[in-house]
Amino acid sequence: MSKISKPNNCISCPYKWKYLNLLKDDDIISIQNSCTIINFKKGETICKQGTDATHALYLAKGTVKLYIEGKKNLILKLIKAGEYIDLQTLFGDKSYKYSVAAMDDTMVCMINSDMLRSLAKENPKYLFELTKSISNSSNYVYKKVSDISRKQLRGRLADTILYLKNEIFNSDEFDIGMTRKELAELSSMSMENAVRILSEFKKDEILSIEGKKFKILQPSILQKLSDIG
Amino acid sequence: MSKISKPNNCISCPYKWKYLNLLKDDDIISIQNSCTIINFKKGETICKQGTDATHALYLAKGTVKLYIEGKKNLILKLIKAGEYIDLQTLFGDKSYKYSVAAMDDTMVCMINSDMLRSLAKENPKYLFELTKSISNSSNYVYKKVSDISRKQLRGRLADTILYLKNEIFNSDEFDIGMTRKELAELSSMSMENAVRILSEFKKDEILSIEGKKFKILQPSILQKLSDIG
DNA sequence: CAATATCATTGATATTTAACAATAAAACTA
DNA sequence: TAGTTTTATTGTTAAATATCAATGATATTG
Repeated sequence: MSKISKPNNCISCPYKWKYLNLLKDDDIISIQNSCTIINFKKGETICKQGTDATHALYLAKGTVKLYIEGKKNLILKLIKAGEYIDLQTLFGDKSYKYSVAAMDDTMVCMINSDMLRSLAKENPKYLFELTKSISNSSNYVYKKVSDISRKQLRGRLADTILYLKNEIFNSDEFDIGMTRKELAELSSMSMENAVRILSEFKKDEILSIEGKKFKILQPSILQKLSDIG
Repeated sequence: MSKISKPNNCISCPYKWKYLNLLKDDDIISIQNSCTIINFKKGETICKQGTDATHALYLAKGTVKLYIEGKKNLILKLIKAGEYIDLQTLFGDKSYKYSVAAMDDTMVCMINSDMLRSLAKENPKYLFELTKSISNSSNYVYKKVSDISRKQLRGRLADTILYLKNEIFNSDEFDIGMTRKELAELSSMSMENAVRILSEFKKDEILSIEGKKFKILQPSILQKLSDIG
């Protein structure tokens, strides 16, 4: 199960948010005192769609998936360490519009929402960075909805592989760290179709696949598939 | 063509944003001096996907559609008077991720981005409201992407009709003010299928349709269709 | 007001995608 | 390590959806 603890020193924490020091030291201490650190193991749920947010979630270590639940799940994005998992629930409607689960062992700092909001109100520079972050994450979803609604299977799977390459692993070679089902949920398609298209990509030597180890052999073709849709 | 003018008095303007007065009068005057008012006619483009934003766009009068262009367009939402059309481009990446066009005769206030950003930085209460607005509009898109990826034709069209009822016209009876093609683009489907399903709804007496005049006869069935997906 | 263009409607057909099914491979567990 | 469950793969079939085509209705324009 998830392990709970308290932070020692946020100011000198190596995992702190890069804009944390826009706050005064006193304010950082307030955050530290209100903060609870929770360690999650792979697969554990960090927050649940439909419930109300009482804390802001900062991802200090690990990677999580943010997904919308239903008959079939849709993974909207992966979030890497160093970012707030969810900010629009802090400033907008309080109920989570999605669930979040750990993709590997993660460390999450939970900060009381009311406290963080009032700190933000008094520290416009900090708030400004939070707002930039929400804006860019919003832009990402706009792109996602457009891709999903317009592209078909091949284009969508190419999108996902390029996303892993460019945004998550920053490399042409990586262990996807997820099942085929999750890869499909990230591409909004059935698992069988994801597997089938992966086989095609392999046969066409666009990709080399060894279980969960992917190596992109022809990124330009993937890009073209993504562009064509 | 679009008609350009300057504002007389933002402070007493009946169309002003409801949180404008969180700014000091001096700041409002700064906005007023930098502001250009543009009147658009139905169909005219207000901003174009791919270009860089130099101004924040406030919709004082009229209704606009925000849509992503491609081989087929996807209308993400309609925006009514009294809201900023676009805020994430003010705080996030500067390039428009979508186009915006007038659905009827509209009045748009264009405010220099740099100026508004620096005002926001010095007026946390104002910035806070902008952030709330971005957050909620982001939440809307999360719902949209989930609906589009999961529901099928009937569910999606029911969504759209309920959206018009609840969010746009606040009535069971309204003139949709758009073509069947736009209705389809708002529901992410082909125009023919939108028409076909409308005919079904009419036959099943869920809806009464007279050209562009819709009357919802059985909202509960629409809701059920939306829920089933 | 006739001519023209746009929009709406319906049917037929083709394409895309998911669901189902059977088996193989891999990972986990006692 | 044998047994069990989960995950991956491929083929087959069914369902969902888009496209094409033909026609009628409505709006627009000179």
